[in-house]
Parts: sequence; C-alpha cells; structure tokens
Amino acid sequence: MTRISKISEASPAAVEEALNRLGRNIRTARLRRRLTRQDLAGRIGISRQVLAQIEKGKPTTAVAAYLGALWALGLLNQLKDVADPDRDEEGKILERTRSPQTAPKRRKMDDDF
Amino acid sequence: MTRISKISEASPAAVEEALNRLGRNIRTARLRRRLTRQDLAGRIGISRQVLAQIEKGKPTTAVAAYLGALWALGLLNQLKDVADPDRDEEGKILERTRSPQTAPKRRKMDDDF
DNA sequence: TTTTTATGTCATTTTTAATTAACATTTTTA
DNA sequence: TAAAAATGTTAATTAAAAATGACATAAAAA
Repeated sequence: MTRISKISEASPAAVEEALNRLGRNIRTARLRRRLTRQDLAGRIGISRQVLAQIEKGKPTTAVAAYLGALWALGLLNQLKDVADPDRDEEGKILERTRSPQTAPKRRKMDDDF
Repeated sequence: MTRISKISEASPAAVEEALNRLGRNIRTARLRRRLTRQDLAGRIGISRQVLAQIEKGKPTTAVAAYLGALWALGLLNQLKDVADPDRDEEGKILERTRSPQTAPKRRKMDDDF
C-alpha cells in the first residue's frame, strides 16, 4: 500500500488484534520448525526485515507476504474455509430474504496481475 | 509493498489460488448483504478501486485491507484459528523431537506501529 | 570464554500501492 | 424506453513499502 492512510491509522481494533495473533502464530510455527527469519524469508521471497514486521502483525504489509509465510510453513490450507460462502450462514439468510435473483453479471470476466 | 518484486512475481501458485478464492468469497458475501463496493469500501476505509482489486485477489494489497473487508462483513472471527499453535500438529511434533528448551527470548519485547 | 549465528535497528534508494478524479460501460430502477 | 446507480477502467500524484547494506546486540555453539 502506501497512501493507505486510513487503513494504517484507523484499522479497527479487531483487525489489529487478528493481525497480532496471526503474526505471533507465524513466529511460533517458525520457531517450532527451527527456521531462522532469513531461512523462512528466503523461501517466501521477502527480506528478513519484512518477515519481522509480519511477526509483529504490521497491517500495511502485502497480503501475499503473510500468506506466503503460511504456505512456507505448511499452514496455508487452514485458510481455505475463511469466508467460505457455504459457511456464511448470515449471508445465506440474507440471500433468502430476497427474490431469487442471481448476482448481477457483467460481460467481461476479469483477471490479470 | 513496493520493491516487493519477488512476491508479486513469484508468489506461489498455492498462494495465488488462496487469494483468488478469498477475493471471490468476499465478493459473494458482499453481494449477499446487498452492499455496494462504495459502501463496503467506505466502512473499511479504502477506495472502491482497492476493494475491486481485493475481490480479484491482488497479492500486493495490504493485509489489513483484506482483513478489514472480513471484519466489515462479520467474518473476521473465522480467521482466529489460522496458524493456531494448538492446532499445529506438525509443529508440535517437531517441538517434541528437541530438548525441552523454550523459544529463545530477547530482552526487549517489540511492539509499535 | 570465544566464535558464530540470529536478531534488532537504522538509513538510503527504488519501486509501486493507494488515492483521487474522470469517463466509459453496464445494470437497475422509475 | 430514460434516468440513476453501480461497476469497469485509466491516468496523475503522493506517500510509503520493500530491498539493500551496515552495524549493534543478543543468543547459541564451539
């Protein structure tokens, strides 16, 4: 990010907590596997300084850096269920209260990075 | 990020897949709740363009932007278990194979952003 | 202890993310 | 239909992330 002013300033307390916990968990997993920061950072493709920030839960770090850490630790699969529509009971209920229209579709389907 | 060359170029396929799925899930949850991008982006504190990128799974976007979306959708709690040390069976096993030394501690405890 | 390794911390430079604004296109509503 | 709203898309600017290198300190190993 960058001029992500609002995110870094006003990221909700709940988000900050979640990031702190995630960072701690990544650190714990790394130590258990006896990996140095340099080692793990190398596997992810980031510098050891950035990995240090991840372990502190820095909010403005690229999401792929976090997920890369989980991947390198063999923990990425745990992310599969997050926000899974099948488990979004609240969303399913909300959907049922409406006429059975499908999500509006556009012509072009996106993709590219 | 920025000079995050390696992350954006070489982010593992597994990470890209995870991000694509997460983005799709966020989009589905938003539509179910009948929120426009502008609405949801406003609650998170980002621009609608960035939210669009999140829904595409852009890897270099700030982690807090992704988590903020989950938070605004009421789905953040699902992240609590990710990388939870108690569930890291692999890590627990690795830890047991060593002498019962604790994780090396430094004097100063970090924290600040 | 001494040596080596890991980590903490800082400065500099380069790259680029995010904002903002504008306009096009699509979808929905009236 | 027409009007309004949502989304797609692009460009310019600005702020900041990440890399890199250097050095200090702490921890582990010899």
